[in-house]
Amino acid sequence: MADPQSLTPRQEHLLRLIVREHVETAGAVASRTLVDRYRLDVSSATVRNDMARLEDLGLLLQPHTSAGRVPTEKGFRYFVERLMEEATLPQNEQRMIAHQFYQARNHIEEWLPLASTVLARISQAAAILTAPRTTRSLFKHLELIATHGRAVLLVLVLEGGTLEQQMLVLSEPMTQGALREAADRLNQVCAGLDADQIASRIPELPPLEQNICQLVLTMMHNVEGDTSDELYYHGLAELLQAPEFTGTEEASTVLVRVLEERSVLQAVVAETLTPSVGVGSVRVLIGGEGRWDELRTCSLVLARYGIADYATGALGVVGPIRMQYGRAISAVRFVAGVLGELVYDIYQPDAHSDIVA
Amino acid sequence: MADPQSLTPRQEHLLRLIVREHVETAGAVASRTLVDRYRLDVSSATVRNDMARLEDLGLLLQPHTSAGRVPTEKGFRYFVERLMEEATLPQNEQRMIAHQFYQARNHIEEWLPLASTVLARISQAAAILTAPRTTRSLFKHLELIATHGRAVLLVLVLEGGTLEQQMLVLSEPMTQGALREAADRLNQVCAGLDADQIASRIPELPPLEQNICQLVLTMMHNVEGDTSDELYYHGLAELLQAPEFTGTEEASTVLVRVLEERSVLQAVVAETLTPSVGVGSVRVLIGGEGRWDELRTCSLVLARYGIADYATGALGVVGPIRMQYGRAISAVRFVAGVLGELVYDIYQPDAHSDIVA
DNA sequence: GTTAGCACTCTAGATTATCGAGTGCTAACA
DNA sequence: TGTTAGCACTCGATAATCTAGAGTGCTAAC
Repeated sequence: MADPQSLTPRQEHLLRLIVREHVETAGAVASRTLVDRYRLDVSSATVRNDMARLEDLGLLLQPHTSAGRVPTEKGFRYFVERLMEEATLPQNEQRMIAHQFYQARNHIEEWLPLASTVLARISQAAAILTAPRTTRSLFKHLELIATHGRAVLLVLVLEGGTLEQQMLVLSEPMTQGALREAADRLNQVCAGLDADQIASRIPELPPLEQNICQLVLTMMHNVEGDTSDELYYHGLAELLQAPEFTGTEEASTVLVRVLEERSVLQAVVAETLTPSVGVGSVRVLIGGEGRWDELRTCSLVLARYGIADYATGALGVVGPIRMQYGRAISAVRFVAGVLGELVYDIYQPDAHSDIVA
Repeated sequence: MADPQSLTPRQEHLLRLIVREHVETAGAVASRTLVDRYRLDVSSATVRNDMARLEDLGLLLQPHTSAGRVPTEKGFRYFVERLMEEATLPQNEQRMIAHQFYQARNHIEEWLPLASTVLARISQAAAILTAPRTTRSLFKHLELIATHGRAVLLVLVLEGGTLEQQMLVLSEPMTQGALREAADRLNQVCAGLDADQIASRIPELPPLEQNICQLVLTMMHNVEGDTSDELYYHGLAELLQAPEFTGTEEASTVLVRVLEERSVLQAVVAETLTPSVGVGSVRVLIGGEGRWDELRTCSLVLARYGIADYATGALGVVGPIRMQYGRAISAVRFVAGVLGELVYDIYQPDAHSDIVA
């Protein structure tokens, strides 16, 4: 990063304006344009001198001789870290969003779609989210529900409310009553234990319960291992409208691939989900930062949400490098906050919520 | 549709070849090319005469004077209905797919992703699927599971194994035991009933159960109403590689929008889900057929799967009009069959399946 | 340190020229 | 009547050329 001392206040201001202008127009910014548009009281020649300086520092670049300047990734980084005014969403927008989430508070399955819609709309980019996950899974409760014939639905509730379900097929039919007895035995033995502890108790159990327990163990391990399969995104169509993705076909293909195949995003998100990233802080990844080549053409704004050590997920937006970072960051922060509260309410329902229906 | 009598065998054969060639090359097909490539024992002039005839009938068209011919939608339709050799998948491919599904047979949540991967790969297009849905929902069983504090998970099992779940928050905490008693009462009252019947029994119930019942009713109605929110797709990235979507930016944008917004697909799929479309039959929709403008640039191959009147879903592929219909149809038919068997097994598990784990 | 003036560079877009693929037509032929 | 060789003609794609203007860097003056 460029030594901040080396930038005069005017240079910083120019960088700010160039970023703003570039974000708006998607094109290179000319010295003349800046002077005219922002009524600067210096001449374009002066601006050009400063621009040359900013280019020396690697904050700007010229696409070609005799074109205006475009911020580099380093320039964007500088902007995000030092120059950006931290916008918060307008009050009425906040209220509206909060209200939408309030209405969906008892419909867990709608949280992610709603959050994605909101994020995509506000940030004008694509939204990505993962469902909240517990970091360590403790057995809480298990239900066995006869669905049809020998098919039985196993519902596993983990401490913290994570829910897993799986179908199993018995070798011969059992009544719901018999299933309940088996479930009760398992619940008694396993309540509050983690996977390892349950494994050590398996020998004590009758054969049927042993089999089921084995299944439960794999489910618990899956929960701990996976942040992967739950990646959810929305807003690709809007994102592809951006000029940087309409020009070369390649850019858009890369983007679609990234969003569809998910592996790269999963890796980035997994990083965001490590405890070292505090819940509440927002992470900005600009142009892949040299580490994610596929993300070269885009930027991510990511945050964790939920309750640290209990249930956290990641959420964020994917946009062109030329993203409205201010909006994106405030959107991500706000939605992370709202979602976090919802998750919190499930853990610690407090007095103001009331019965559904 | 053109009167089949009006086509000579050679003209039909030429149409077949033109479709085949066009599907392969994505370009206009020249008379000369056909003669050379397929060693026809007529001259290119003769072929041109026939082509002119096929064009008169609306089966071919020239993108511009002095270009080769391209099949029209009508041409593709003719091809699909009369000329296409009904390919079945190679044995070993069938076995491989069946094996994959066999391994996933007890992991319901993997059925759709697996099916979509398989479909996309074989047909080299994007896959779309809906989860199996019951057409009429009968209450089977309900469980209330305390997850944390006053939060309770309601799991509703419908006749046929459809599963719905929802979180509800009580006004004050209840023990798992008390919840079970409430659930038992409801199970006794509601077992086997449909939504209307349950509604008529509500007055008999204590207040808490009334509230829960109300919730159950909306869930049942949702199940009946919705084929919508479960639309699942995969393979967009591959599809966008096709030359017809790389040329103009507009085509690809339309496609992405169709796949992302889903409303159009939902409408088409809903049509496929009406009982008039038999389970097992495959429907081919070419270029929107004039009714779906957004689908102008693509074709769909769709089928229902599952058990008629019990639980059926739709599945299919979306590709360019220039699609390998043979592959696509056989892939859709085969996967629909395999998925159907899985659904069937849940309903009527037979002797050969054994216990999981 | 700032600025006016100016020569210079490079791109985007328009214009034109050229090539060749592929057709339709005609006239001859079986 | 159906088939074929021959040929003129059309039209799109590609390349080559030109032009306008946007924007810079430099220099010299303030």
